[in-house]
Amino acid sequence: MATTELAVTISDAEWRVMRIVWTLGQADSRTIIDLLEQQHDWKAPTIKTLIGRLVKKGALGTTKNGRQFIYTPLIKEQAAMDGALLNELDQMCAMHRGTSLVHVLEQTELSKTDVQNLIDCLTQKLPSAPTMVDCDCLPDGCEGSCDV
Amino acid sequence: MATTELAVTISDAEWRVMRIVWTLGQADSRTIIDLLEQQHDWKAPTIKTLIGRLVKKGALGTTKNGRQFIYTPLIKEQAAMDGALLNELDQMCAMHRGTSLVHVLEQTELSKTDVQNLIDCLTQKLPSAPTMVDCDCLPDGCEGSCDV
DNA sequence: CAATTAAGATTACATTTGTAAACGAAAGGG
DNA sequence: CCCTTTCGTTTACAAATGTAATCTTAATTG
Repeated sequence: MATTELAVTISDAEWRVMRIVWTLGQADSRTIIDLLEQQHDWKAPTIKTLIGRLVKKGALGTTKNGRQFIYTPLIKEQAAMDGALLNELDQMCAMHRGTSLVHVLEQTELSKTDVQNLIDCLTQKLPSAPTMVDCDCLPDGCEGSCDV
Repeated sequence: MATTELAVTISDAEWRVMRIVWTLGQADSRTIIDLLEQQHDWKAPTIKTLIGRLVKKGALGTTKNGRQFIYTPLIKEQAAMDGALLNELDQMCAMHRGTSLVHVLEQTELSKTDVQNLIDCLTQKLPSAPTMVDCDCLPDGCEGSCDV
């Protein structure tokens, strides 16, 4: 792996904009603004600001189309999702990640295919899974007696 | 459910402090500062600020112990973890959450017990799982042709 | 062609966050 | 009892974020 991916950070509000563009594949500002004004009570200038920031961040690319722009995603939705979740998980105690994932799965609606894929993935991990994952909250490692 | 939980928001840096207190069960500022100065190159005042903010936010409670304080977690670690992950997931396209979770599980070290719990949870969900989960990125719902 | 509209750019401003210095009071050492 | 260390509090300040008004310019319309 040579490419040092700078991993664009997308804020919550910006995420809304990206979802529109990801879903449509591409969109001009009018479309983005119309759709988002429906979903939130954001004013048009707010949405313009978000679009502008996303372009500056390199999350959206632009193609001139007459007087306006067509925006396209420069980062993949799935990659952004994976990255955001892994980032979040990474900052949490390693020992408790598993339990948290159980809770997350319990509360997330998943298709049969997803569930099956998850089971397959886990079944494959099972043999090589360690007996326990240590807490990594303290410089040395804690004694597993974390108060949860 | 009557209690309207305001769901304290913990920032990344604050999360580090909470992990120390969660792991130790309780701690005075000296302990927190010593441990965090080892893990990061934060100055003591920085850590004091974070502690102060967490107390103000209601994430840490204080008990006077002579001239200093003993800090205790007022929110549960597991609940905070679950909440943070679910929040993150919630802002993403419902249709792609499953795939993302597969990726997350693949890249997360899990104990045998965790893996087994996850499999059990999923096995239980399988029968009632819908054939597909629709995209919820557009006001109406997209046509599933999202460009991932 | 003038007036209005719409698109993108510039500016604005409060809040949160990361990061830290400075300060005031209390406690302990000598 | 004074000096120093240590706590907790106050203040500081830049960057990111949420939220939006204003401005400039080009295009549309009568």
